[in-house]
Amino acid sequence: MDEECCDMRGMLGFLILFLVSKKPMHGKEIADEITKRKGEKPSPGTLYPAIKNLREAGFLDEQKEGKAITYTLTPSGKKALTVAKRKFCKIFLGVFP
Amino acid sequence: MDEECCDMRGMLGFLILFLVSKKPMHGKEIADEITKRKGEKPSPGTLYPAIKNLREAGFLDEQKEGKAITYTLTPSGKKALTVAKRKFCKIFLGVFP
DNA sequence: TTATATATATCGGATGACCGATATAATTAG
DNA sequence: CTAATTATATCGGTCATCCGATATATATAA
Repeated sequence: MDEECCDMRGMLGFLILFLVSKKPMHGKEIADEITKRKGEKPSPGTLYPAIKNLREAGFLDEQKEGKAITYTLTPSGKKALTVAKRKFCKIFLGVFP
Repeated sequence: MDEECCDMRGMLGFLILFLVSKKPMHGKEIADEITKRKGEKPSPGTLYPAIKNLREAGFLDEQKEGKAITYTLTPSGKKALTVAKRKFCKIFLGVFP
C-alpha cells in the first residue's frame, strides 16, 4: 500500500506457473519476466522459495543445465494451472478490457 | 497451495476497490460478492481490516446507514484503482482469454 | 592458475492475506 | 419488552509474499 496505489501482492505461484507454461525457464529468466511485467525485480528470497514450493507440490520439473536449472510444468502442474486460470478469471472478471 | 491448485492469495485490496467502483457497497455486500467470485467466503478477520486499511489510505469514503456502512471510492481511490488496473493488466497479460 | 561474474539458495525479519473465535452494535422477530 | 438475527469490528495466530543480506555453486575472464 503506497500513496498512489493499493498493495498488489500475491498470486506469485500462479504467475510462475503461467510463465513456465509458455516456455521452459530457469530461475533467472522467471525473475526477468516478472521484472518486465511488474516493473520491479523480485528478490531471490521471494522467488526461489516460491519455485521450491511449486516443485515440492509436484507442479514443476527441474532439469539442471550447467549451473542453471530449467523448469517445466509437470502434467499435474498443467492441471493446476488450468484450474487456477479458471479461478483467476472468475475472481477478476471485468477487470480486463 | 492445495493438491489441485496453487495458492491464489492476494490482491484483496485491489479487488475491494474494483468491486466498490462498480457500485457503493457495505461490508457484507463486498463479502457476498467476493464469495460469489471465489466460491469461498472471506472471514471478517480478513475483510474488515482490509476495508479499514483502504479507508485509512484515503481510498474509501464511508456513509453509515443504520447499522450498515456503505463505502464509495474517493477521488484518490478512483485514481489508485486506475493505476492498479493498469498494473494488474500488465502483470497478468495473456491470462485472460 | 586465480579472480570475477552470474545463477541458485537460504536466512531472519516485515507485511498483508487469511483464519476462526469473540465482541460490539443495530435491527428484527417473538 | 426480551431474544434472536444480522452487520461490523477486533483478536491472536498461521502462512505466503516480500525484502535485503549472505552463502554456495558454476561459468567465464584475466
